[in-house]
Amino acid sequence: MSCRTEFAVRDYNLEATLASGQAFRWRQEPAGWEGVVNARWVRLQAGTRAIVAETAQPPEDWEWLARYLQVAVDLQAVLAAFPSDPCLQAAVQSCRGLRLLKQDPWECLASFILSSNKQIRQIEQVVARLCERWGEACERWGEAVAVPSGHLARFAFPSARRLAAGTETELRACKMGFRAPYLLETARRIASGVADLEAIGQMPVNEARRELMKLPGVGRKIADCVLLFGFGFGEAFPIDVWMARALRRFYFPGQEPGLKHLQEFAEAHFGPFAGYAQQYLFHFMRCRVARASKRTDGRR
DNA sequence: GTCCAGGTCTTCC
DNA sequence: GGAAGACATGGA
Repeated sequence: MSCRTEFAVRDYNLEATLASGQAFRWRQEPAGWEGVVNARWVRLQAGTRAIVAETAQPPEDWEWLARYLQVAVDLQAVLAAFPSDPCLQAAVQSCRGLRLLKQDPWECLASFILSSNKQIRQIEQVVARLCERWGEACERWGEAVAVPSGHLARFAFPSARRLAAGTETELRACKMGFRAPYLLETARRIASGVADLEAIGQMPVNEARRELMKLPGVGRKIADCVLLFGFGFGEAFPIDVWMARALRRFYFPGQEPGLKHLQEFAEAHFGPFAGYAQQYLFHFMRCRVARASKRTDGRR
C-alpha cells in the first residue's frame, strides 16, 4: 500500500471543512493541510476533482480517512433537503462544498470541553499543547506519530486513559484554566468505564444527549457538538453564541427569543440535516465578521 | 486597559 | 426553572 491516495470528490470544499471550527488539529502549510487522524499524520490537498491524501507510513487501507472526511456523503441530497429560506441559501452559496467530518468521539468530546468560552484560535492552541506537552520528552500523555523525515514532530490525541492518570495541575499547565477539572473528571469516568462512549453512540439521539450531559463540563451545546461531529447524529444542532446571534438576526428580527425557543425552532425548521445547516450558518457568520473586520482595518 | 470568546456550573430567588 | 456571576486565558 502506498503512502498516497486520491479520493474522488465533487463539491468538496476542503479549506472550509477543515477550518470551520469543527476540528482543531489542522494546520495550513505550504504543501497542504496537515493534521493527525486516528494517530496517523496526514497531509491533504484539494485537487480539481479529488482530495489528495498522504501519510508518513503506508496504511493497511484508507477506509479510516474516507470515513473521517465523509467523502461518500451525497452533498446534493443534503442540500436538496434544506428549507429554501434565503438566509440558509446565502450561507450555502458562500461556502459551497463545506462538509461535516466524522471525528473520534473521545477527541471530539475532550476538545469541545476545552472550547467553552474560548476563541477557536485559542482552542487550537490548548489542544496542540495538550497533545505536545508531554509528548516525546516525557512520553506520558501524547504519543509521537510517524512523520516524514525532517518534519516537525506531531502527536496523537491523548487517550482518556492517559489523561485520567494525570493531575489537574498538569492539565492546567496546558493553559486550559477552569476547564481542567472538567476534562480530568470526564477522562476518569470514561477510563474507568463509568461512562461508555461506544454505548452512547448506539443510543437514540435524545438518550445519547442526556448521557453526555451527565459528564462534567458538558452542557447542551457541547453535547450537541459531540453528537454531530463525533457520533454523526445529523439532526443535532449546536447553538453557541454565533448561532444564537445568527438565528435571532435572520429568523427573529426585532425579537429576543430564548435559547430553548431557538432550539425548538431549529429542530422544526432545518429538518433531518439540521447539523449540516448549522455548520453552513456558523461558517457563514464567521466569514461575514472576518470580512467586516478586514474592511474596518482597511479604513484605518 | 477593556471586552469577549463554538459554555458550564453554582447560587439565589 | 430562570437570572446572574464566577471561572482562566489570551486575542482583538
